[in-house]
Amino acid sequence: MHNAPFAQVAVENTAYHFDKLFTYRIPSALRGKVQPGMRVSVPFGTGNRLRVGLVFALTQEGGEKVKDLHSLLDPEPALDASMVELARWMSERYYCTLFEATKGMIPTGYHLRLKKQVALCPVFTDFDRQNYTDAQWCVIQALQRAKQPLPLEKVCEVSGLEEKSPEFSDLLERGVVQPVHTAASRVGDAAARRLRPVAGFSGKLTPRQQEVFRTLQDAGEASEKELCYFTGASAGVVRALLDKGAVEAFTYEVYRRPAFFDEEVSLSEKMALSPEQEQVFASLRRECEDPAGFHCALLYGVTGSGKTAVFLKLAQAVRDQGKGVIVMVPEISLTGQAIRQFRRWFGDSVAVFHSGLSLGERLDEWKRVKRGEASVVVGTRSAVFAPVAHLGLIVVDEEQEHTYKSETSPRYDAREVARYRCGQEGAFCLLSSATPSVEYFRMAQEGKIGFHKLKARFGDAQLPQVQVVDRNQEGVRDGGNFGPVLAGALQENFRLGRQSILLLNRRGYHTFASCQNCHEVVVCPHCSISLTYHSANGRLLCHYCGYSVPFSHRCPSCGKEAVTFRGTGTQRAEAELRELLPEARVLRLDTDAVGAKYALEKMLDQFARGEYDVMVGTQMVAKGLNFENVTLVGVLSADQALYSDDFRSNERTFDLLTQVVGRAGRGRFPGTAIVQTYVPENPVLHLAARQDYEAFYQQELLFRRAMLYPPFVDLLVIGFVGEKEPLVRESAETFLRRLGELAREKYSELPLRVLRPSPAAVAKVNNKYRYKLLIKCRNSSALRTMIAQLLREFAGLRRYHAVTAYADPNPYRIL
DNA sequence: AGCACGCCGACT
DNA sequence: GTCGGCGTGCTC
Repeated sequence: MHNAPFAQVAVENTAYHFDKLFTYRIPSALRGKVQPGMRVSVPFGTGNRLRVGLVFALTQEGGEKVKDLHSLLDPEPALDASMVELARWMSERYYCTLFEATKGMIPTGYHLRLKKQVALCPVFTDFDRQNYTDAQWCVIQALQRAKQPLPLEKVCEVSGLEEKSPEFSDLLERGVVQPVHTAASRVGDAAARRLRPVAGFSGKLTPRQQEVFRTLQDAGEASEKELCYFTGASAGVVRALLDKGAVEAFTYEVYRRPAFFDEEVSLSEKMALSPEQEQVFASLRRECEDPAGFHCALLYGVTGSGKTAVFLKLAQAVRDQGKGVIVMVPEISLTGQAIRQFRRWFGDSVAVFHSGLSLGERLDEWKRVKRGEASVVVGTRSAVFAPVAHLGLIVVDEEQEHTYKSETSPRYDAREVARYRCGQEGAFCLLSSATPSVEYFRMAQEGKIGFHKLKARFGDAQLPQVQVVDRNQEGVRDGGNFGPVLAGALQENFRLGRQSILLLNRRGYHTFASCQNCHEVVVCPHCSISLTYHSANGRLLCHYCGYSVPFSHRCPSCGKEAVTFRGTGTQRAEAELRELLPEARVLRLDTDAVGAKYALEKMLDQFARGEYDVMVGTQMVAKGLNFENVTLVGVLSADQALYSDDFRSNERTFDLLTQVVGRAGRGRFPGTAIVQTYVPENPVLHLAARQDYEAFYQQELLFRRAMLYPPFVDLLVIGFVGEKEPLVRESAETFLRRLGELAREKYSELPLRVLRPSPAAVAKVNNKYRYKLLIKCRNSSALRTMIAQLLREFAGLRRYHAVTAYADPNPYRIL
């Protein structure tokens, strides 16, 4: 098969409605070289413009109209066979093109872009100035000087010619210059220069030079810097050695490593597990090694029960068998902790995958994994595509987090991808959570996946005492953030020298600007959303499209100088807190305060070292942090999360409260949590206060069944986006009608319930209107076939050319 | 989406 | 007569 004459290629920039594998003939020069997983350039479309493609398969049979593959762009496959197969699965499952599905599997910095370049024809020798115009001569000279092809734009720039201009076309026709297509990625390999002695050198050297030369002979090789450092010689001596030919320079590839890899960590030797952890570990290990068992399990344990230690040890067992491990955490801010823990056990074979790294670092971490130099990957959602060979285990920590669902194409769910990969590659998938999603907990309850439970908090730590405070009863003091109960507890905790964490739920605490005269809120000119004030730069910002303006008191709607922004939010809470506890050192954590790359890490470290007494922040203080000296947690208002009418709002509230409450009392001292609310009768608050997940689950399941939501159905949102609102709405109506017809004619056996089209919660983003259609269904392959057909059909409708439709299976939220 | 082909109006 | 408008159909 490796000499097969045809390649089936996924082509870049195809539209979903005509996407498929395209067959190309492999020219004889490339036969045997082209392999699945490699990228190629291929002529495409009526104009035969070159595009990047990825070879999915080789075949013996080609159709009638087949074009020749243009060139091979990779020396070895960028993706292995299982990844190519995964991309196929994803394109069917998530309604994306095959090429799109492969994108996340290759680091961004390594994506290839085809560039049009211009080169001098090697056979052409008429360099007689008189035969050319000034501009043409300019082109020829530039190319002669460069001695290599130049980008088309560059050539146009120096000569002032256009690509289509007659003078330029003339050069092409006369065969003076030719177009060349080259593929380039945004980042390349990083190389370092090192020196080594030239064997058998017998020239004359000064004493100083000889000394340096000997040192280098002893060392074998060194960088120039090292050599100077060890010998005390100046760079001049080294240069002389190079000039005399005693020493030669060579380059070798180096890896760009993320900054925290410089951090020293001592390797651990023994991991102390509690008897309960030990037991869960043993049963997980058994399940993991049983080829006939589940290939997926849920590890459920209350906050602070030591789930991390269990999967760390499982990872170790898996690696001891020579297999690789992927550990996913929900967000970048949590990777730091996880990396530190894993490096303690696995040293340098840990690689990091997340978008906080530079493109070069990401590329190099990917290479280390691909070459088998790193076999334990820690990262966020995209880490699920890490090219780990002999994959043995994927851990999804805090499985319920929405960050595992991609909100742009491909709209994949990393938990599903993890399970599929594990199934394909004979690995084990472990989902871990203190507050599992209702969907996965039910699967575990029904015995569809394995189930393991940690009941006790690790060590002597007790679950915190939680008090739900009814702020209606407290006598509201001008809308302040702190009621007397919380205020008293904070003061007491500070007096005892312990730390406190305060959570402000983000919604409602964002500072929007409004006019005191006409009461209009300042909104984004491109989106139907209010702008929020950012103190860091004194500007009003749109979170959806990135639009920003300097803050001004002048009202855009009535013109009066009466716009103010309310000082609520974390900044206001911080101010109130300073009044309440003047001596306390307060750390504010929110997106505004945490701007710089590693600022959050730094702040958390400072807090851990006791440099602050109180931490006030948004969601980011709620999750995954582990501070032993924190004994009080305050939730300023539990209500915002409950207001949202999304079907997951209960789950989100329960999760958030449980998590933040779980931050207290993780060390020697028992913890307390105080939850302020104006709706104390809401049962979710009390279930979270008791940390009673299972009771919450039972109640939530009743709600989901009654309202027909997951896990009793799958959801599918069809989204419509376009600039003309009436047209967008109409297109959604048309789609719905056609869906009804097709369902009746061809898919009458499919259980379907479709809700009428409605505007999205944020109806306008970037001047585009958005409508959505909600389908409750079973995500079966028949359904996917039908939806794919509808999407393809829709794209062909002339009338809705200006509207794009997409399908989002099981979105996290449906607002 | 992006391009070529083809069939009608305005103009040298 | 021809240049160029954009409607239509295809993408190995």
